[in-house]
Amino acid sequence: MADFFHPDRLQKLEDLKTSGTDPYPAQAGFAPLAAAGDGGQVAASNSPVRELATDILAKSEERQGETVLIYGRVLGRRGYGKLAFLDVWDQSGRIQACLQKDLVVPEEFATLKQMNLGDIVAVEGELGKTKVGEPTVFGTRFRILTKALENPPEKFHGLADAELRARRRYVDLFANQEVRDSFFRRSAIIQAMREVFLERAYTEVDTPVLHPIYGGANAKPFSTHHNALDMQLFLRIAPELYLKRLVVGGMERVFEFARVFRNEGLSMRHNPEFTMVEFYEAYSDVFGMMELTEQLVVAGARAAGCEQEDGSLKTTFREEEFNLTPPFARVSYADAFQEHVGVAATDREALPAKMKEHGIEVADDSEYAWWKAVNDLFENLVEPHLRGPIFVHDYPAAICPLAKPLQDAPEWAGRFEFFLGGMELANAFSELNDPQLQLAKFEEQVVDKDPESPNQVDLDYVRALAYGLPPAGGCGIGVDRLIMVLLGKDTIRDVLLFPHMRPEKDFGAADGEPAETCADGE
RNA sequence: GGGGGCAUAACUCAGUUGGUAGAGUAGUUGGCUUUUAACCAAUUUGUCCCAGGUUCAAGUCCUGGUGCCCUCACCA
Repeated sequence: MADFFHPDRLQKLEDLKTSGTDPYPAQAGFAPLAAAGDGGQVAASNSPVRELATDILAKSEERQGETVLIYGRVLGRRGYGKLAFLDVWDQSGRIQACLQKDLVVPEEFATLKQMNLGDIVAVEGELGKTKVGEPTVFGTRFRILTKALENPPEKFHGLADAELRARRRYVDLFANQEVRDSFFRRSAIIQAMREVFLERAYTEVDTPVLHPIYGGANAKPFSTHHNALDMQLFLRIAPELYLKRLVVGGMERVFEFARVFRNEGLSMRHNPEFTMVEFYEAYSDVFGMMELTEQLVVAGARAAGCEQEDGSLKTTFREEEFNLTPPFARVSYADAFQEHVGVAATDREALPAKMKEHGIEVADDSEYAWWKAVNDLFENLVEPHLRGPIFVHDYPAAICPLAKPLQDAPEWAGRFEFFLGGMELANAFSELNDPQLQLAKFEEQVVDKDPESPNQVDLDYVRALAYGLPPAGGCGIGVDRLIMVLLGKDTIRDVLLFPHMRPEKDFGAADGEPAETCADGE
């Protein structure tokens, strides 16, 4: 690792030090110039405040001649010996700086020689225009704020390798403004959704990530161990059961942007940790959740910039255009099933033939197994047609252990799934609040020994229901997938800052050496 | 887990029927006071993913491995 850093850059670092310049100064600004013989003194109070590139450019016409201060990373340089143009990039974008030998403080101009592309600099100077009319900061002060020891990517093609882009996201972010923008938009989408909740008097909460019993979804969990209590714990696969406990407690409207963890494969739409927003509202139901989900998607779409000139909301995802202008379509599970399978979902005479046709087997003679097979048909034959945005409502009760059966048709339960872009984006229930029925359903799940089913009955949750959960609607939205569609990103990796990857050799965690050496400590 | 593809300089990529490693960018040196993928001249940099094998000779062919991408399966 001796040659880890680039020797050329190390040399310049040394040159800076020997010339008395700190390559990593603690403060970013410019110190006032010492009173020199020629009287070029600048008082600290006259020093301008740092501004973002795009803010300066937005008003560059009116502000000609003003002194401005910019900070940023130099990603382009065109030098002329006694003159250099720099492309200075900050969070907002690019602005050009021009350093002329006869304008810049001489010892500061000299440090330009120690600057490489990728270094982070400060330029203070007068805002003006070049001969071709580009707004430019004509520097009088110049300072390297951080000496970079790694080369930035090739300036025209940038960082193209998908693996490197994800592994070194920090490079991807500064080298590619589009990438940076899409993550700012991700944040804006989430903020817009949060505001929808807050306007409706929802409370944002945080519930445990470490669960002694995993539940609220069907998925394989990550397992860990708590030393002091000597107990097994699981990273949550869903926050659902804790959020509903809060509703029992009288927090009638709660939401959580919850990182959840599922120990399953990776794909273009799966990451082992991802973000769900779950929300619960007392005295609402699955149709109330439908309305709110629609509002959330619309708010997210606006924040993502999907709004067209005619006021409609559109996005293009995987080369397919989706119209997100409300209201979204709604169809019942039974109707959709009938339409695309050609047989009623309740037709126990005709369905076995259909199942056989598609290689679907009923695992055993339980109700759950039967309806699971029916639902496999639905997934294979119906879901591909659900381009969305569309709500499918009223699901078979047997496959919905947390949803309340319909009063006049108990084979069906108050549940919807929301489809968009060929993906399941949301799942909502009229929450099951009958403690006895809930207990029975939990016990069935535990008996079936499915590794994805809860490991044991969450009796405390049943007890919470026994205290009384008001009628309520609840919903979970896959935030990352929604953002994929809204931003038109094909893979979940493009909307996750640090998607899961195998550790890089020599860089990642324990390369064959287990870090399990701190059992007593910490 | 199955199938297909890719892996060459810090970055983007060439590399012929197997013949001893290339370009552009970045870096270095010099020139240049209005460029913007600046330009001109010179110049440095390689575990050709790893380990075997075939061969007089392997970046190239073969086998195995690793990583990544695509795709299918899995993922209510």
